[in-house]
Amino acid sequence: MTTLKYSRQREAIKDFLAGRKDHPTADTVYTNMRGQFPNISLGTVYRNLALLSEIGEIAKISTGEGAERFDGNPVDHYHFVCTGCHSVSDLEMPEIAHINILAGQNFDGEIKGHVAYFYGLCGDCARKQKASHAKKSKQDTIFQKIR
Amino acid sequence: MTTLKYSRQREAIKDFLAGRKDHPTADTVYTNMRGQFPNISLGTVYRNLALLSEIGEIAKISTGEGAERFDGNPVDHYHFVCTGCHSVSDLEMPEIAHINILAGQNFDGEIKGHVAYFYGLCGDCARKQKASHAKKSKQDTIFQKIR
DNA sequence: TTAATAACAATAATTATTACTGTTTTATTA
DNA sequence: TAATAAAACAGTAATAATTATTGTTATTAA
Repeated sequence: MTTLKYSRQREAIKDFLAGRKDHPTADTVYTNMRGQFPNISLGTVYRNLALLSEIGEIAKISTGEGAERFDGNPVDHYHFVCTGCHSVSDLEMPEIAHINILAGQNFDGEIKGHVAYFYGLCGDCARKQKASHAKKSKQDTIFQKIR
Repeated sequence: MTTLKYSRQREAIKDFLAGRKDHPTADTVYTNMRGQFPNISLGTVYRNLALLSEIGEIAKISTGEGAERFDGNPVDHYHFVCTGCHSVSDLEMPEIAHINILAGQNFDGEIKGHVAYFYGLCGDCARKQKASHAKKSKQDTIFQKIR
């Protein structure tokens, strides 16, 4: 059993995340922290991100591609991952907690919750793809991918 | 544009995964493959796992804890991750594709799909916890966690 | 059967993350 | 307010997972 002591670095990391809408990686947090704390260590960033998410003051986001990301908003909500630019954004959508019940229907253990990531193209990437579609459609039929 | 050539190693990896109900990591696949191919390289395993999941013959599972896992069954379905023993198992549950619609309601881009991981305690871990609950409940009240 | 190249084994390199060590900060108490 | 204990730190080393490189072998098409 251990006690938590205040640290300026930890507070700064929490504040930094609270002020961001994207969902930065540990490395991005580190780079930005160096403005306020030129000597901050990457290990300090990792340690505090782990600690803050353990105590539920931030949330860890594992998209399955690239490094872990962190969200200053610890309240449960869903995320969208763009397969084009790899950005991660929040989704405003109704709770779908009922899917835990569905999941538990034919299951032996105890379902306590779920995480879900929606994927597709973000607004910007969707528009870019449409714009370039006309040009490329001919090429696509000639050089079709085999795999 | 590149063409796919047959390889015994790739077939063996695919067959191995098809015969498993758990969802092995690259390293587990590697260890098992060495029975058939004593000189197989870990790089070969990684390359073929990536290739097979790109062409949709297997599925990659990113639980967010530990290494990537692979599923010989590429048909969309949901997974359960036990927070006790970290095992990953399949869930038999109805499709919940409608949540893509919900997710797209207030969203600018195009939602193409989702992945979801349910978590909690598997049957074995749930029973173990119940069994040890009586003994530990007193201790828990004395040594309560602060963080 | 040869020629082109995908796939291989072996290994080096990279990326993301965690652990260690000696020093500094914070919080408690004399 | 000064002394003490321990959490947190910076700096750095180490680890785990994965990807890239290189020279060789296997597969496929001509």
